[in-house]
Amino acid sequence: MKPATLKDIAEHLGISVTTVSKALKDYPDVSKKTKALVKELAQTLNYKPNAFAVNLRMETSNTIGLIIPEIVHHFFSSVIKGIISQAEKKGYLVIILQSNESYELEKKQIDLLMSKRVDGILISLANGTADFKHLNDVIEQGKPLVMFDKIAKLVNCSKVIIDDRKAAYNATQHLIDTGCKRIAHFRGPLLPQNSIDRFLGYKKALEDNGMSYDPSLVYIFDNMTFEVGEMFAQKILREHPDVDGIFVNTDLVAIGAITEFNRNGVKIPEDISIVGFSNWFMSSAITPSLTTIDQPGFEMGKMAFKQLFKELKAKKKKKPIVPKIIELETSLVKRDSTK
Amino acid sequence: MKPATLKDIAEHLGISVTTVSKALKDYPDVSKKTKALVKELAQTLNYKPNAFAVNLRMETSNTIGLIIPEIVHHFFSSVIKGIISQAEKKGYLVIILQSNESYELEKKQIDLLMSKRVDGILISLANGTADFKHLNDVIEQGKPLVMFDKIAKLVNCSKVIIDDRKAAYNATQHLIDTGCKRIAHFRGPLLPQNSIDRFLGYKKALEDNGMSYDPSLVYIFDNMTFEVGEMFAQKILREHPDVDGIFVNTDLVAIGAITEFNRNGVKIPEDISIVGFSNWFMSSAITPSLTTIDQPGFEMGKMAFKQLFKELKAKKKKKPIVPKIIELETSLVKRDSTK
DNA sequence: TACAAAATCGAAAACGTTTTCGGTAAAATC
DNA sequence: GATTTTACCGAAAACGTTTTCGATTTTGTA
Repeated sequence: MKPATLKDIAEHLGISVTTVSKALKDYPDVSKKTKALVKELAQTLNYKPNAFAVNLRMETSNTIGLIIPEIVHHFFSSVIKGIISQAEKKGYLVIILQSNESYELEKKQIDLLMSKRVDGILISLANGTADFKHLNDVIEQGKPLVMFDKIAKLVNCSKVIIDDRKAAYNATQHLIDTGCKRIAHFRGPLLPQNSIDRFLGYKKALEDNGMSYDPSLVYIFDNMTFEVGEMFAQKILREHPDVDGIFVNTDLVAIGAITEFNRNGVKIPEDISIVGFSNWFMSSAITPSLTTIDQPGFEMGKMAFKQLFKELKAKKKKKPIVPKIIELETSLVKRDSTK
Repeated sequence: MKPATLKDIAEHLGISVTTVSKALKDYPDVSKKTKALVKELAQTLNYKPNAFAVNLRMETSNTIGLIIPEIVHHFFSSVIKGIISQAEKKGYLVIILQSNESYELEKKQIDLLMSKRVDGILISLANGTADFKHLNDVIEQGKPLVMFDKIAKLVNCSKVIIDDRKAAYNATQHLIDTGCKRIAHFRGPLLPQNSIDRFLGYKKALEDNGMSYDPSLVYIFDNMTFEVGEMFAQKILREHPDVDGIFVNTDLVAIGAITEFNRNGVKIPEDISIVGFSNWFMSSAITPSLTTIDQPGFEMGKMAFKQLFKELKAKKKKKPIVPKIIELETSLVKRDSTK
């Protein structure tokens, strides 16, 4: 009960494999009559081309690889959805790997994808990734590579990002505009570019408004969890009771902080104003609802695939790949956690 | 600059392709000396077997397909993570497709995966799936298939599930035990089995406790969103002000309801007690925190892949596949939304 | 030295497809 | 009726691997 092959159809019809193949692909040098016969038999035998053979012959599989630091995460799963939806439209399949924020794993996974000969790779870097050889290898081998969200500026490939610096600047400016005088920042790990950029935006906004930058008001977390938010909120109350505004690197941590402040009777936004980042849908549900930066995950995924697709097409036509930086718009969503 | 092949190595060393292939796989009929030479050259040429050729020859790709109704969802993304983590350990890659709760799309995607000749398929059904031909076709073709969470009882394949009926029964019983006299139920769509089972558990608990079942207290939603929760909460206040307990099919909707009740000054759990389902991590963060049923998503993903892996191994050894039902334990997590 | 046994190697087929290129038959042209 | 054109078809190579089976060489034994 093996699946039918071209050979089966050919023997059934007493013609050659070549003609069958061409008939199914509507080559002009096959008569209408033969085409009809072949197509009909293919239908009844439920013929499906053997993808393995096609891959080998065409040196392509219409499959791309996606490496992402963490799947269980609203922003990232939105990106995945964007990627898959777009890939499906263009007839591509997506193999997903999770780096778990580990550089070592990320490197292995790149190797794995290369050895599986995916047509291209989409990646959002692990926090710990500081060496980029594995990525440059991919590019050197002529395989299209597009980075998104957590990128490395030094790698010469296409990137889909937001202007983290500007967005963070706007978030901080909003705190200042609504009267905050002493603004803390809960930030992510030292390495990833967007964590750095958001911090720089925060700092710049302070400086542009003549407010002194105080390093002791910057709290650094390694993994963004709800609990970290609770913990940092406690720390703020203990160490800096004069703080009246916080710009938090990511909504989940901000919501942890809000919960902890609520628990301690701290009034938001009267006592402390908070701005998050990402516009996780839960941010509108929490009390008080969270003012935040809207970061378009689904759109980012779509764009990342679209760019990769362009490069895949360019490669097929033996045209050179020109890296492109795509910057998506963000916006400040004002809610009840700021005045 | 094409990647090296066995032929390249063979020519370099003046030996046959056969010997090179066998040397790399440590066949006993290749001398140690030759093996050493081959392996060294393979190393320096950075030889990687052409996966396409291996796939064709071995009729297997060490790749499985995963069809899931919705990716941006805490429970499902946890399942995905469980599947991928386990698959990676066994050297399998996972292609993910999203059915978007559409039966039509689900059918197409099954076809796509079959034509791509994945080694096996994992699936959680779309809500609308009532016809199972596409699934039975997969089984008939001898391709391992494992269903999880949203399953079809009538399809004869392995399944990884929880006892939705029992869990719902326990949830409802908890409401009764804490003094609720009139208990509503927010349930999911009519078709999927777990939606049915949770409803049946709710009903059975009422009956076992001598409480009459009132159909007007059952609210049905099509897509589980935060907003549905808000809407149903309003409805309850309008239509059934005497309700003092609600068992909600899923946490997200429950949290929507809690938010709406908070907004209207309804006290939880004093006026209305609420029990959710899933133990979404946000449930512990909301105020009041949500009593709910813990549903082990990551574990479910792991188990689903493990079962599929067993069947893949059985198939390789030409042994028959024996469908197995794996039931995971759930537990009631008591929090502040019930007395 | 002769012979059996063990060690080592390679030719060739197979997986199923795509595509080039040459060949034959039918139709069109003169 | 001879020749050119067009329509249609198929042989064969190629993609890179795995594996069977037979051949050759080396080693061991008497």
